[in-house]
Amino acid sequence: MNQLKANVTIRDVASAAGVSVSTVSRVLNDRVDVAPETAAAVRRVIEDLGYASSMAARSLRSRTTGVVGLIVPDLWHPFTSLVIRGVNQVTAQGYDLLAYASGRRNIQTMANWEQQLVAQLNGSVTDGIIVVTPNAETYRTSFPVVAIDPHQANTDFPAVIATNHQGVLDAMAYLVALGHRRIGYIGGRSNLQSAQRRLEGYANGLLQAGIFPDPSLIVTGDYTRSQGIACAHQLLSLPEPPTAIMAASDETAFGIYDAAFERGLRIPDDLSVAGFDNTTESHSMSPPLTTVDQSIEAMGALAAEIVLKLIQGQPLESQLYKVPTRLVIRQSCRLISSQS
Amino acid sequence: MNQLKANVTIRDVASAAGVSVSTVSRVLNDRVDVAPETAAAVRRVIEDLGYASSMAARSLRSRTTGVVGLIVPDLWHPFTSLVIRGVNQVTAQGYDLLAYASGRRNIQTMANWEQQLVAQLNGSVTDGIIVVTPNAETYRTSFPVVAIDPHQANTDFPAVIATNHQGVLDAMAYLVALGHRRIGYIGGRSNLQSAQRRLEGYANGLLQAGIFPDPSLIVTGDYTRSQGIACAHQLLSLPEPPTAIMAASDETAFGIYDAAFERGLRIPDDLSVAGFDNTTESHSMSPPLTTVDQSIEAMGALAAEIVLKLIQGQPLESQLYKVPTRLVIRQSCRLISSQS
DNA sequence: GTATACACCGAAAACGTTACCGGAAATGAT
DNA sequence: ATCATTTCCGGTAACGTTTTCGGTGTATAC
Repeated sequence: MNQLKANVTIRDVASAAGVSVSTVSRVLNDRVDVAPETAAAVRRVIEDLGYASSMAARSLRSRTTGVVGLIVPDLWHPFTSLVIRGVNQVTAQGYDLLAYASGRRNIQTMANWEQQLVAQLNGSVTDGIIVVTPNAETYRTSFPVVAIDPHQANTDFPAVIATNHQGVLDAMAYLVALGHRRIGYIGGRSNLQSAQRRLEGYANGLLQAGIFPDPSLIVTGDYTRSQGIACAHQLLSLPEPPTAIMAASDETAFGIYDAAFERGLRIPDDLSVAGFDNTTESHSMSPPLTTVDQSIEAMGALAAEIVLKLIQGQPLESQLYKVPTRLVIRQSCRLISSQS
Repeated sequence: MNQLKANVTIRDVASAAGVSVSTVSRVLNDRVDVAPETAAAVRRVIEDLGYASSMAARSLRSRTTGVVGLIVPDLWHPFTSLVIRGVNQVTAQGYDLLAYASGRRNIQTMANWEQQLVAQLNGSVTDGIIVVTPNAETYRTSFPVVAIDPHQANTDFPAVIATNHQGVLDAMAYLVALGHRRIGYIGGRSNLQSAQRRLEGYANGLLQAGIFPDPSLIVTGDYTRSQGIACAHQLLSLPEPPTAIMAASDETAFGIYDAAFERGLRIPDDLSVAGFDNTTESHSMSPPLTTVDQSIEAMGALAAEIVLKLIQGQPLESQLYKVPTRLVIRQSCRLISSQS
């Protein structure tokens, strides 16, 4: 019996149960005005036929799906995983979660592919959408959309970001307090808003310690481990190499670990390293990485709360939500003698 | 201009362009029988209005979406992430990927919630579905469905599994070759097919070495780190504790690390540990974990290939695809003197 | 000049569901 | 016994697309 027939529609259920499609629909939506025994009979038929209503048709007609969409650049990146985890904690109560990554080249290459995807899911599959790290130009929509860590600051929909500037500032204060004076920096792609803010945090951290930033100590990576290796080598090849390196992401910091290993440098004895993200891997590295926790999970959860509010038509207090960062001190930074 | 209006339908585009909806539809689907200048005009209007066709309506009518669905128990588990990664490699060429996790309690508690979800996505949102670790009872469907690591063996749709038995067998042979005789085992939930197979691999590995399994050395966890800790403590509290522990998952093995640390035991000096999964974390542990690689990524990719074949109506060679495991030897196991 | 082919386009019918309206029993009040 | 009210249910029109069919007009062939 429990068999999934090719295409069993509400009409099949209706005729099998000897009622009209309207009645079946009423049963499906738990309406009140249907006799208990009729409802039970219909439910039995539904069970027998293995019927499940077509999401497409339902949403086409009633414009509500009970699904929250998540548009991500890729589905396997650690950042994405953490966001999903946070979002899921909130949406788990009554909403389904649907993560969407486009693989289509023609979409990927468009400037505003997120807009395309939003429009695609909009109203047809989801009730609201969370976009992760959108780099789209500003556009407005009446559809519930929330951004996490947008590349540009001035989006037309609410956004959740971390206090990138303050986070790096904290880490820099810590390194300075340990006695470091020559501190290198490996940044992210400079077209990202977050990368920009972190760089400012680095520069301001130095300035607050009375150190003027040395341009040769600042290199630009792209948040990846492989670029981290290359950039670290560049810094460590300097005539006067840094005693500490601030990395704009954990992945980059891992690259620094690799480069240090290749050069026979020990962390933290010969080189101090600080990261940014507090990924799960960061605390199982050896030595465990001192890093800035931006609680991506909390950002995801917050974004989910916002989008649910939007869906339910509740007003928002703000357009920009900041999630505080937190310096997690582990064993990758060393106190150095102040013999500069 | 680039503004996303509330609800702009194909009809709006048609009237704005001065053509019929049919023509707009033709342009959208790149049909040939439309005059070039008409097509250009329509396209311009589409761009101006920021129109995007409703996925629901489209799939409702044409029953093809260009989307592959992935139904997972949760979206943040490392296993899931790896599967997604593998799937994405294949689907990236021309298909969108949509990962779906249900948060709804009423669905979660049903025995066959996967069936519900399959039916829900079926024909309305996706062209084919990959189900990860389904524990559903067997049911058949004419819709393209592929399972990864199903809990039961006899599913009615094609399945991709790892050679769980052989994998543990290899690891056991390695441990035995290192001189271990008292080898503990921490398994997974026994209602999982994979857990069952791994346990058999453990037992057979011992038997092949002429060792009769000691029931007190076999405990059952649930693949989680926390249970791993508890089970490890149980094993290590034995009057004659094992010199090595085979864990049925990497997460469990991490738990053994934790328990060993709490007891002041050093790995591998005082205790050898082997895992199963080869998660990304496993090689950044200290010491790096010797584990069985089941290349979850490859399983995901294979499942994706199968589902694409199914979608395109190609015949399948088999109903059961096995992905070989591979023992990854790192530094968590030690040669012991054979003074047993 | 008529017939035939072709290129292009519009009208209308689906797809599966829900919302709305109205009607038939059944129940209660007088 | 009649009327009003409630309870339940069926018919029908949407929702926004794609698809099928057929109908113009124009070019080509005789």
